[in-house]
Amino acid sequence: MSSVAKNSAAASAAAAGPAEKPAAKRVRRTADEARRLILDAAEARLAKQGPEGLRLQDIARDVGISHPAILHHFESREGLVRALIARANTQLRDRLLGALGSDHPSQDAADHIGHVFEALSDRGTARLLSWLLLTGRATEQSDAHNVMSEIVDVLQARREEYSKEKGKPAPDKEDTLFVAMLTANAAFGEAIVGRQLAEATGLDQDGIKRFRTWFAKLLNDHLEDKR
Amino acid sequence: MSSVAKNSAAASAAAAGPAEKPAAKRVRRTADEARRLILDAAEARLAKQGPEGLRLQDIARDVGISHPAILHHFESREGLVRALIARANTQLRDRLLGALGSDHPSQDAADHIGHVFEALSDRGTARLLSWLLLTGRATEQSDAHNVMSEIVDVLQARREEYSKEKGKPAPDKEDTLFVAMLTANAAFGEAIVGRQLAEATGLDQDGIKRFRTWFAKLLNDHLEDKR
DNA sequence: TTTAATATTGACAAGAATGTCAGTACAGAC
DNA sequence: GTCTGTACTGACATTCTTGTCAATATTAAA
Repeated sequence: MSSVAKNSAAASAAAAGPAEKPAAKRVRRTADEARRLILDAAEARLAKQGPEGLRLQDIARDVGISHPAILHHFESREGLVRALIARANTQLRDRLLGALGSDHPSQDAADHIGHVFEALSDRGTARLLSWLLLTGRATEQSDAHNVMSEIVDVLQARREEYSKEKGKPAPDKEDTLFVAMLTANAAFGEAIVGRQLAEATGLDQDGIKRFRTWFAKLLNDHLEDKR
Repeated sequence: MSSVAKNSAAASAAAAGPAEKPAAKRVRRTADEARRLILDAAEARLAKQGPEGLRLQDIARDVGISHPAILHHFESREGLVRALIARANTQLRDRLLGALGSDHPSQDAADHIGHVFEALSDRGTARLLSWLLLTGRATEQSDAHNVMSEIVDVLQARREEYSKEKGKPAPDKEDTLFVAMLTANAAFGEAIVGRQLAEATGLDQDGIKRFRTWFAKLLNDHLEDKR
């Protein structure tokens, strides 16, 4: 990781110094690549150390560049944060809708719930989003709005299709919304307090898995009943 | 509760100068009172503006004192944060265990869940605790550990008592743990993403209430089944 | 009233963080 | 090879924030 630059020698060395510093060639990336690396590093720091760990100097060191380079690509620290939000939002959206998509036509709630929890755990996405929600930065972001609505729509369509097959009455849309909402709340909650609660109650990794299965079954039973 | 100071007493002016600064009488509180006011202000800022809003100068201004006064009472900013954590922890514990206590011998999950959600919403307790969990400050605090265990124990005792009355088999303890865990996760999640999700799906205040009722019923059905 | 304790303050110190700027070095176009 | 655009850097400026300190004011005890 420690790709130190240290290019003080410069021209002065000329042909003199034995092997001071081979004038470490300055690395030059494409703008997109640089932005990606910076966002990755910022994300990692955020996931590990929380909001206070998001300092330009630190991120720059992680990437192996100077901190003005970050300013160059994102204008300001706020710009970086906004870019972080935007990327997390679209990534989350893609994963969630992808999981519900035609590739996995599973009717089983357990699968869906597993995907939701994993998508939010991955790379600390939930922690990142939680932080920005706590700081009140998400109000401007209307992206999040659509995601939830889209998902509820997809789920509702599934349920209606399914109940038609079975010749049962169509499920209430609000019920579907509540199922999605509970799942979202629980997943976010687990991302934040999960580890603590697990430790507090002596639940190991396997126990957490059992909890998720238990939760999925709870919802499944509910869905079957309602259908 | 807005015990604003603002004591521009003119007394000192006597008959002297053209009322430069009437030497605003300095307010002196007891140490406990001062600590309480400071913690209240800090809590309010944290709930409203998130972690970044926790600056000594701002808190001091809210209380109507100078920022060194805060340092005097809490040693350092970290000391203030720790005091905040400790108070939130004990308050939460008291409210939760109080709600489950003998005063309200309700067997109805709806009541309990309502209490949990309210206790965490109140004064932004969940947001406060979430923030400190995100910043990794809670690892040292073993208080939280006990709370969850205590609650699970109380709940389990209730269920066993209840099932004995009905002559049913005793419930699995892990099931009780999972119920408590889901409730905690959901409550924390709602405290953070609840507002956003509600807006995104066009759910008004009343809708949120319906959601909680729906959730309580879901758990109630489960508990009845298991019992 | 005098005294002791301490809550409180203004001024200052030290450090950290973001942001600016002029210049440098690398890549592709010509 | 030369030129041009721009990713990148080091040094500096600025602002903000916590923390220190000596001094002051207020309350309660003596």
